[in-house]
Formats: sequence, structure tokens, C-alpha cells
Amino acid sequence: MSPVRRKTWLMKSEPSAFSIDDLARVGSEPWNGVRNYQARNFMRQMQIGDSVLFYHSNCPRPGIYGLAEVASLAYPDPTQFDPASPYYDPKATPAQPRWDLVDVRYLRHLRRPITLDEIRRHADALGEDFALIRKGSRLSVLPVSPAQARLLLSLESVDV
DNA sequence: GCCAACGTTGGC
DNA sequence: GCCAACGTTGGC
Repeated sequence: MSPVRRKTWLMKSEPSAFSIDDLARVGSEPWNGVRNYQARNFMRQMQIGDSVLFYHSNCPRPGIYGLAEVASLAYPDPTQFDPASPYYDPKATPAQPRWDLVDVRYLRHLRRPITLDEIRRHADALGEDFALIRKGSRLSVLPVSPAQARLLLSLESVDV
């Protein structure tokens, strides 16, 4: 039997809406509000126990701030059915849901944030397929290869 | 199927 | 707050 290989993903959140501190407080959180098909399809590929790099976007120091893990398989995002929610989608019905989410569980904060600026300095090693720093990419859920994850996490122990 | 208009993302 | 880049919508 081949061992289960945990995949790594990067998930963006605006800290003013939901930060790594918020995740630490609640422990586990349904990752609602993703309304992009590519991001949704990545969540559908996730397995319980996969690693998540928690990225803060649209803030003074964008970057990776913590580690989390996937705590559920993908299931319909309930906010799509709620007319009072900003994520309401009138074209979605419980019989025919359009958007999924996964639960994400807090693991730990990084010793220090790995900033976007620092990540960019390793663009060559990370490669063309790393969507986070691909020009114009706004994908909020994206896969991270084992080599990319190793590199990113190794930066944590580099003192600055 | 084309494409202009619009809304959103997210760095700066 | 600005704006480049992108995805979606809808008229035709």
C-alpha cells in the first residue's frame, strides 16, 4: 500500500475579514466565500490532512503568516443559498449547488511572516507554475508543489 | 461565439 | 485611494 502523500495548498484571506489570529481563536473554520471556479476546483481536490499555507492578502505586509490543515472534504458553501449573505448566489440551489468549501483547522503561526516581497526574491527557484507570483494571477486557492512548500517553509528559519 | 462593459482582486 | 489585470455577464 502506498503511503498517503499530503498535498500543500496556499489559501488567501484578507486579514481585516479573517486572519490567522481569527483562525487560532476559533480553531476550525469553513472557508466560505470562494466564488472562482478554479479555486473551487482546487478545494474539491483537497484531502483531509492536507497542509495549508495561510496567506494574508490586501494588507500592509502581504505574505504567509501561518500553517493550517484541511479538516473536511469539500461540501456546498451554505452562504450561496443565503440572500442576506454577501456571498449569495441566486443561481445556486441546495439541489444544484455551485460553490464548495472545506473546513480549515489552525496548526500554528509561523515564527515570522514570509512576505510576498521575500517570496518574490525566490521566484526563480519557485518556478513559473507558482500562481501566487505569476503576473496578474488573483487565484485565492492554489496548489503548492512539494519542492515549493519545502522552499517556502525553509525561509521561516532564516533569520532576518 | 464575439466582445464591450462591469465588478473584483490585490499590490502599491 | 489608485489602477492593472482578470473573470463574468449579457447584448447582439
